[in-house]
This record gives sequence, C-alpha cells and structure tokens, in this order.
Amino acid sequence: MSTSGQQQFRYTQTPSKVLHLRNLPWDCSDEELVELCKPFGKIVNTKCNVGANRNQAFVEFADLNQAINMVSYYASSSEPAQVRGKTVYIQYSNRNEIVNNKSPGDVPGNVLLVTIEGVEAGDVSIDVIHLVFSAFGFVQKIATFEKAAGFQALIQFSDVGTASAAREALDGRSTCFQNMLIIVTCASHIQHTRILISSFNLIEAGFSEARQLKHRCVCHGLVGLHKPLSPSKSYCNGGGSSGPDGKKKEPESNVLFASLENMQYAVTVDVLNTVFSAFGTVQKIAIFEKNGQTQALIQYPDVTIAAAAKDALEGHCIYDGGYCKLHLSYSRHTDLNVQAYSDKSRDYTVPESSLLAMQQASAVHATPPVWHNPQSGPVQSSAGYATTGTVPGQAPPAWNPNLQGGGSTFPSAPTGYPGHSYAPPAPAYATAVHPPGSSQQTNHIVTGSRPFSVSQPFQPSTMPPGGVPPPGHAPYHG
DNA sequence: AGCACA
Repeated sequence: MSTSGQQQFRYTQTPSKVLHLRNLPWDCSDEELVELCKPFGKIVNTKCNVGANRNQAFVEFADLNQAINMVSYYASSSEPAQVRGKTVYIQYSNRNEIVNNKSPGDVPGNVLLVTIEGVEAGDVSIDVIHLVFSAFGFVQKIATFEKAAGFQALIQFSDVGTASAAREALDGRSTCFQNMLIIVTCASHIQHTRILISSFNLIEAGFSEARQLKHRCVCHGLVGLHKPLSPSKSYCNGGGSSGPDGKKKEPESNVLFASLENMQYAVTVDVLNTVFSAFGTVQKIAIFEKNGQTQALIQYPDVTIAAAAKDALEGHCIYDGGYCKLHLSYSRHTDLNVQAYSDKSRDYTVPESSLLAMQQASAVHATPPVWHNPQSGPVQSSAGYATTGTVPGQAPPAWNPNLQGGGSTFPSAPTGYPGHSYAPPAPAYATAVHPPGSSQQTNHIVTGSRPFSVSQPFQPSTMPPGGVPPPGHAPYHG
C-alpha cells in the first residue's frame, strides 16, 4: 500500500488549516495575504515569498474549519481569489502548520545577505555593489564570497531602515550596471546577528573580499532606487540604442539634464554622485544655478545607463519630504568639459594621480593648469563648466565658479576625493555615522581583527541645515 | 500553476 504520496490530487487532499497559495506576486506581502484570507477566519501565521519564484505562500488559520471555508468558497466562486489582479490558486497544504524558521519577534537586520545571480564572481566588484546599495544609505561594510548559492555579499548598513529600504527596492530585481545584468536577491530571512570576518576567516571561509567603507554617504534618505526598476525591462540588452520604432520625445543622450525643485537642502556634487551612481559609473557632474533654480548635468558613459537613471529618478526627491525634487531630461551635450574637482563640478574620469598633480600645480600657480580631458580633448576653459559641443542646449552658458561667490576653485582637498575609489581599509575605521532616531540595534560585520573604534567622519558641506533628513525612511515621492 | 529549510 502506498502510505504516502499519491494524494496529490486536488480533490482528495486532506484538509489542513494551512493553505498553500500560488501564483502570487513575487513581492506579495504578509499584509496582502492577510487581507485576502481574513474574511474566512483568524490567521495565526503566514509565510510568503516562498519558492524559487517567490510567488507562493502559506497561510495558517486558527481553525481547520476556517481553512475549509476559504477553500470551499473559492472552489465554487465565480470570482477567483486575487491579489493585485492575479488569480491566486489555493489548496490545502500538505503540512499541518507553518514552521517559521525566523525566530519570533526578530526584527530585520541592518546586514543583508545578497545573492547575485547571473554573473561570474569576478564580474561584480565590491565597488559596484557599494554603488548600488549606497543609493539607500550609508554602507558600512561589504564582504563578498562564493557559496553553493552563488556569488554572495554581506552588506552592512548603518541602520535597519536603510537596509530594509535597500532590500525592498532591490530584492528580486535586476539592476543595470555597467552593462551587466545583476539580479539581486536579498535573503534577509537569514538573520545575521553578528558576522565575524577576520582575515583568517577570509581565507578559511572563502571570503574573497571584504572591506570597510570609511567614506561617508551624505545621503540617507535617498530615493534613488525606491521606485521599481521596471523589472521586465532591461536597459542592458546589448547596445540596443534605440530602435526606429521606439518613439522618443527627445533625443537620448548619455548626459542627463537635471533641474531641482524645492531646494530645502544643499545638493552637492557628492550627493548627486551618490544618487546617480546607482545606475552606473558617473563620469562627470556639473552643478549650476539658473534663474535661481539649481540645475545639474550628469554624464554617463553611455545612453542606456542614462536612460535607466532618468526613468528611475524622474520626479523623485533626493530627500524625504518632497525636498530637492528631480526633473530629468536628456541634455544635448554628450561630453562635458568640467573642472575636475571643484565646488560645483567633478570629473571622475581624471585619474587621481593627475588630480593630485593638478592640485599641487594649482597651488603653485594661482590658475588652473592646462589640462586635457582624455576623451574630449579640448582644453578646459577657465569656467567651471563648458561643453565640447557647440550645441547650445537647455544647459546654461559657461558657468564661472568665480562668480558664484564660491571662492576657492580648487579646494585643497585632503587625500582622495569621495567617489568611485575607496581608500584601502588600512585603519580600523568604523564609521559610526549613526543617524539619530534609529534606535534599533545594529549589527556589525567585523572586518579584520582590529578593534572597532568610532572615528569622526569628515563633515562634508552637504549637511543640510537643520539636520539631515530623517534617514531610514523609504520615501516614495513618485 | 503544484508545498517551505539554518
């Protein structure tokens, strides 16, 4: 006699107070499950986002009859059960209770375990991961490693809120980055209470890289990627610049023109870099004022990244509360000629060495040295911003930093500039830039064996007056 | 669209 199995048939399933639901949205929430099921009884437990596609769930009723009610109702209903318009298929689970592996009452952590699919381990650097996740807040530490599940990373945020925001925005989504398709899946059900990564462990446990990130992210409440990245659409499909069938209101460009509204807080080059780097390498940035409005040009290496950034960021606010709202369009320029390092502009394509040399030179001579952009060729003008093309666009005319009251054009920046390259983790920096208000306990990835110490991060001039906007929020200012 | 996982 077959004691088990063979009871797969729908009509012979033995009732259970646990129901198995499928064909749910991949990001279905517990709340949505409860909404769907609670008319039939008391729900005592749920488990959603189950299965390889994350589109299954389990719901446990307090009483068996309640589960039977629900199954029989939808068995005879002309209206199928639905979540967000998707028909949900319901049947009795073959188990009698939901086993929740998550410890009761555990709060989401500030450390995410991220599995990145579809890439070779070597394809994704820590810097790339850092850029993607920094859009949501300050990333303190990153460790990457390879396990059976694939290429993975542990990403430590300074607080739970930003970690959750990053998870919600990126979980299960593909993100376009440097022409790679990265599928980010945050397996945050694995609760990391404390992750110890010593240099010894790095070898023993197969950790390929680990880093403490000592630079300070000025943007806590960034909304960069909070808007779904239209998962079905990939901006990375080869060159695919633009088919003739694709209707375009304005010609696409690798340079975005941003105008900012409601400038409650200062938006600096660093802030813009953080926001826009989530979509790809930012090559150059220029900020200027026109008619009292703050505008900026952001240059990417190619159009597809610019398009992704434009789609995702258009209409969003950099800070919670509707502040610094972005309006994006394509610039007519394709290559900006900006001052490499100034108050209002940045050229990340300049090697750091030449930047330093330039700074030294400028310290000797009061005037900027002649400097060639390796891509554009023309000599930089005395203005902070100029374009190589002769096309006058919506961009304002050459912008002169000397008229901005900004004063020093080449600030004697300390060492490196905040950007794409991060100083090696030489000292035991433990950027404890802690946003006020995040009272939840945070965990640490301990990198290296040095003691954890609190250091004072450099204070950028981008601190909004009156304090940073509340971090940890997941603002949706569509 | 067919059963969870540390």
